[in-house]
Amino acid sequence: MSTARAIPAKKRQVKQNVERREASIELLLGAALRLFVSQGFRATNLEQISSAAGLTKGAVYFYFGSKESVLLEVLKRVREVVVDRALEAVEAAPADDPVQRLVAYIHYQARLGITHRDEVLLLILMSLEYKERQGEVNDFIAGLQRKQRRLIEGLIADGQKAGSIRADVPVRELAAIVLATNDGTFLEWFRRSASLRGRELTRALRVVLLSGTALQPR
Amino acid sequence: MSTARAIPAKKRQVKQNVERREASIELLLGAALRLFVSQGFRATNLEQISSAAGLTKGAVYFYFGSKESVLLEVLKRVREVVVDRALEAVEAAPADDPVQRLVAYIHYQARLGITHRDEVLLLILMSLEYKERQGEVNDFIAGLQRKQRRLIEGLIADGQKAGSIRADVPVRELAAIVLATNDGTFLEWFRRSASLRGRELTRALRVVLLSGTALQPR
Amino acid sequence: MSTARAIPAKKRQVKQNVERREASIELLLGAALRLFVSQGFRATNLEQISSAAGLTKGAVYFYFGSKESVLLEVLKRVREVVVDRALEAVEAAPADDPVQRLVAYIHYQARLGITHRDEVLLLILMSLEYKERQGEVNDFIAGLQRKQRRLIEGLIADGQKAGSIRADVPVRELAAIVLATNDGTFLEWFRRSASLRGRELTRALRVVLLSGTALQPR
Amino acid sequence: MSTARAIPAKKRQVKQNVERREASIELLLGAALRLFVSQGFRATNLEQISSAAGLTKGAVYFYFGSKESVLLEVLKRVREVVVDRALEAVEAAPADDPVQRLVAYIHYQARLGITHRDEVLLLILMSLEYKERQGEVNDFIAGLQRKQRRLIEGLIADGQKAGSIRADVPVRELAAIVLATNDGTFLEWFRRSASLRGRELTRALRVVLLSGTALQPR
DNA sequence: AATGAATGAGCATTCATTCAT
DNA sequence: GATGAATGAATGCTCATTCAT
Repeated sequence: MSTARAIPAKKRQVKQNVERREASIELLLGAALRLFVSQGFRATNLEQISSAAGLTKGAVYFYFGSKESVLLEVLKRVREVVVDRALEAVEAAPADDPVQRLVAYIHYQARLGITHRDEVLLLILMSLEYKERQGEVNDFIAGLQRKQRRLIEGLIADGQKAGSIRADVPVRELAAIVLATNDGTFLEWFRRSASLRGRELTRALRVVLLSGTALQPR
Repeated sequence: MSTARAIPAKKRQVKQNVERREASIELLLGAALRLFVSQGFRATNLEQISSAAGLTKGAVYFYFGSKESVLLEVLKRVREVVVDRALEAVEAAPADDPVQRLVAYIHYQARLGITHRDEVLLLILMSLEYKERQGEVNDFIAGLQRKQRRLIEGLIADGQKAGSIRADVPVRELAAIVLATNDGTFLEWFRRSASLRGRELTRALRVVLLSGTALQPR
Repeated sequence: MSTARAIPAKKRQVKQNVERREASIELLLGAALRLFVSQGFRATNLEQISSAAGLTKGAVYFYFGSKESVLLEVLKRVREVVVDRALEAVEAAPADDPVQRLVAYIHYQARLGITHRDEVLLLILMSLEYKERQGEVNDFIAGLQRKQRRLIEGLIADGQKAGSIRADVPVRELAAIVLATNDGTFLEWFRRSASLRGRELTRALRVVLLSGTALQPR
Repeated sequence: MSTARAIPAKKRQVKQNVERREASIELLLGAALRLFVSQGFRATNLEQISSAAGLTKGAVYFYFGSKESVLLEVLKRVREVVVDRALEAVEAAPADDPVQRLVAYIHYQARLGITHRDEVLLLILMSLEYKERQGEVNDFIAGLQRKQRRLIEGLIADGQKAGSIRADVPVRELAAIVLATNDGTFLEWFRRSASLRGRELTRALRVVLLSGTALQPR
């Protein structure tokens, strides 16, 4: 207690509490992510989430206050990985080559599908399950999708101006097809995970999208 | 039906009952289709379905026996329109021109999206919501999707052999992308119905898919 | 079925349903009244109410839709007995003799305390338990109390004008004392039912109130 | 305590702890009193109490051990002010004039209603909310009320013997009316605090009670 | 002296399902 | 052909209480 090596009791406790807190939150959010993706939000109950994390329902309420807040919290982490970093990946590509940037986006998504499958899927699935209901979750998802949409629409508009992306289709709809193809491919993979090879699938996706949008296919 | 002469009271009664029966079933299935699409299966309760049809919950049990059977019955009607007729549409195109046949498929889907939006969406949405859960519904959906998949895979294999569809991507994955793009586009349209123009969107879909798959884009 | 004596099956069923419905509602509201009075609203759960009525929780929801609605429904019946009929009792007394009318009111309340103890108490107790919370229940209770207050204030104002009720105390506060004494007496009786004799108590109440308010005590 | 000279560090610490302890207890009991009165015991949770005192739920358990003990502790303070001092106030009046003593009681209560509104109300409200439930709290409240009752019954019996208080009503019931009127008036004031003037109300109470009980009204 | 994490029992409410008529 | 009454299991949420620190 009086030695310099020892951490004062209070400090140690605080440290332990912080760690414990973070560990519990991590476990709960991880379990929630997995369960929401595989069963859907409504079909997942708090008992499943908490027991998968080795805790009880009460713990979920201690940390999050409601089932919906759990989803919101999971979605916040998803945003970081799925939306924010995708933007960074695009920014890293040459600013004057829209097709390169589109390729960067598609690449990032493909990699993400392998490293963060559940995160990508959650966003897509919740945007469908939460459609009609309004509230914070819906707003949050809508915000994310707007961001994604703007990114792609910007790329395509630039490419059309530069003459490297087909201009016989309006920006908005072309962007919608790109996003839809991405999401659709993830869902297809999700629905029949066993029978599709990830590597081949993402290659097919890339090839089709580029041939379908860029003027000189690569 | 066409005679003006009297039908015996009993017969008339029976006839009326049959008609009434069919009308009630029609109303219930129609309401169920609409509600399942807009809210999801779990989020829709029997009270909503039956009251939307001007009946009571009991009637649903009288006709269908369970909530899941209602879904199954709706799906059976959906199959007819979405899968069986798509096959016919493809058959109507020249057997020796796979690209033509693919175009026929894409066209049919696009038209369907406008005339039978809910039917198309139901199939996609239920395939996601009912994943994981097994049983009759899941089997039925899996069957439908297998049929669709085989149709497209057949077309693509033929086209690759004939040299009119790109062969640098395996059949299975290329077909998956085609289906995924289709479904993804419907979902995207569903999510943001207001901001996308159906006509432009389906044109964009067709153009991208053809440029992305066929060797000589049309 | 074809005889005139027999009630057609449908009619009979309807009749039976109506009876069954009314009987169940009666049982549930009766149980609720008793329990709310003896334990309070919050401290009473739906399991207690429904099982006291020989039914299950679900039945409560079938008929009322929420716990609060049960209370509201009970209160509506209470209003009839405690407020509406009290008004009638007062109206039955000579219009030109306010003291007589006040006596009629006090008498009616005293009788009510014996024949409808729980109804009287419910109103008083809920007005306390529901105080801070706002909503339909609170509004309803406030409405009842306003009606009671106006009745007594009217009597007293008339009496003061006629010179038969003391005028050295403002109407509003004198009326408040009359009502408060009434309610307070019921509560006192409720708290220590064993040790007070109803007959003597109500006599004491009448005597004190009259001597305390009227100029020439009777 | 009164010396300006240094207190040893340890002692000072102890002193500070004692003060802090007492301050925390004071804050908690004060918050509890306010909340129990305005919302009721059941409707108040420990989170509300502790956070209103700037502490956490754990602190409540540290000091009191249970929610019920908090109430008990609050009630003990209430007894002092509401019962013990009322007795002293009565004792201060001439022993040979029961009406004077009754007046002293009523006066004390009226003053109390203004200076210690919540304390007075708590006792009344808890005696209603805790009815039926048995245990320490109930016993404690019953004891307090017995004491009050005996005080008033004694006064009235003396007055009846001395001929200054009406004898046409039995002691027990007359005392009950006096107490009931007192409590009822507080509750009425509590229910509609906005619309009653405290000064006028207590005057009305005094006047009515005296005219209603004493033989020669003052 | 007090906190933060966590529990577990209790509760209002929802909803698919049953059944007599 | 269809209804209305009623059930029972499931579920999100609240909250008093425990405990290590």
